[in-house]
Amino acid sequence: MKDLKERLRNFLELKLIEEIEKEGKFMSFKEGDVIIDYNKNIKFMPLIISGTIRVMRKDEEDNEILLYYLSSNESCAMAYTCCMEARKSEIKAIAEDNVELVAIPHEKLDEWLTKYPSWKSYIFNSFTQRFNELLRSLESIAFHKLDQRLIKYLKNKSKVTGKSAIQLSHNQIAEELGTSRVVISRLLKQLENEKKLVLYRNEIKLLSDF
Amino acid sequence: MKDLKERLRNFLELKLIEEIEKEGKFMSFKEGDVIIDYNKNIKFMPLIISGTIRVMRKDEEDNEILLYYLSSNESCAMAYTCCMEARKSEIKAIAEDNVELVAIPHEKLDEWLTKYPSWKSYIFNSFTQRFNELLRSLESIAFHKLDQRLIKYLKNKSKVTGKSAIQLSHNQIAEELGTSRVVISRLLKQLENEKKLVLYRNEIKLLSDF
DNA sequence: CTGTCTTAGTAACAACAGTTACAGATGGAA
DNA sequence: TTCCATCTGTAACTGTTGTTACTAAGACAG
Repeated sequence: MKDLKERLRNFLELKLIEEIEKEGKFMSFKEGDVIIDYNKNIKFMPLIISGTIRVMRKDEEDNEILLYYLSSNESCAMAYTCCMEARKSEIKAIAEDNVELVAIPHEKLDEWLTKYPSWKSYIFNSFTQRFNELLRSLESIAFHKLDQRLIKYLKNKSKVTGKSAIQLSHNQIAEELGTSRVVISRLLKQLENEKKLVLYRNEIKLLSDF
Repeated sequence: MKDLKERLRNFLELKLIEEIEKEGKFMSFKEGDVIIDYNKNIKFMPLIISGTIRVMRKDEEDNEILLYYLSSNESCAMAYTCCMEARKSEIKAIAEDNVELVAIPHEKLDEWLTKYPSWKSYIFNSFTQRFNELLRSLESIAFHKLDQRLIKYLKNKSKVTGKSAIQLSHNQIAEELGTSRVVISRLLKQLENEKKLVLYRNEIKLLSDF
């Protein structure tokens, strides 16, 4: 917790950090836990201390797609707008690994906005970041072919975990990219033939010239 | 201008409206005018009085795509985050028809946020709206086939113009949907065969069971 | 009227992604 | 060990989209 305080100190004022400690609720989740689910009321905004959260979106026909990831110091702009308006969640947030976060109650969100300039800029930065992530997702889906998206996905996975070996089944990948297992298997095999990676059961090892 | 004042009165406080009149710069654009272009510095946020603005996005390979439309009383959240950070524009805004707007200088944006609660909620509502539009675009592209997207596009066009006859060439439609003319022609012809519309030169007339 | 530009229709083809079906591999539980 | 669930590989096929190429109809200036 000491560590957290120091880290927040980089972009939030001291008084605000004290308030966060006082008002915020510390929560922790295990890998795979559902932090926010569809159609639930959102009563807090998460400020992530450690770990990674995957944010997904589902449409009317239950097609699900990956929106973006959130990690340390980030927070979910979508959650913000939702809980300011007391709306039901249109997104689902899942813990990618073990996640610690501070849940900020929604009454405070608004109050702090006028009270603390650093909170205001933090929130606006979050918005901007999320906008950009969404735009990037949009571009990715609109313009890039599936193989490019897959490569990008694997690169990102490897970056956030810090490992070149990715522990995922083809099925899991397919679900996140919104396609089917067979398609992913096909593309992965192709990449293996190009010597960019090696396939094992439940594991993909990225090679140097990936 | 009197009309504007009354309309803003619905969701902004009086003092703020007076400030907007004092500080904002009234601007008008003709159909096709570029209001904001890529890589330009954004020095103001537009608050739209009348008309419709089309917001586009281009990626590295010059693929362009329609993000959303803005109309009366709306404003561009993207512009907001851009000019708060004095960044270059990553979007392009084009006047769909004759557009009148009030340009709010970026120094005021931040100031009003703490000063006027109604401004704060207005801005946050804008963000939420834009988020939702983006998510809808994303869904549309990710999950819906081109024919569905085309139908949606035509419906929307007809709604904002208030006419069942749409004055556009196949080429223009293709560009906005990020595809090629031939493809649009093919789909339109298909829809014509299904008696959903009638095709003319530079015009598409939607029929009753569209 | 002639030439030219824009717009639209159409055919043929290639590329890509999604689907179905099946077979074999792996690993854990009983 | 056997059984079973999960994971992976592969083939064959389909539908959608994008591309190229060509034709023809309107619009309009000179």
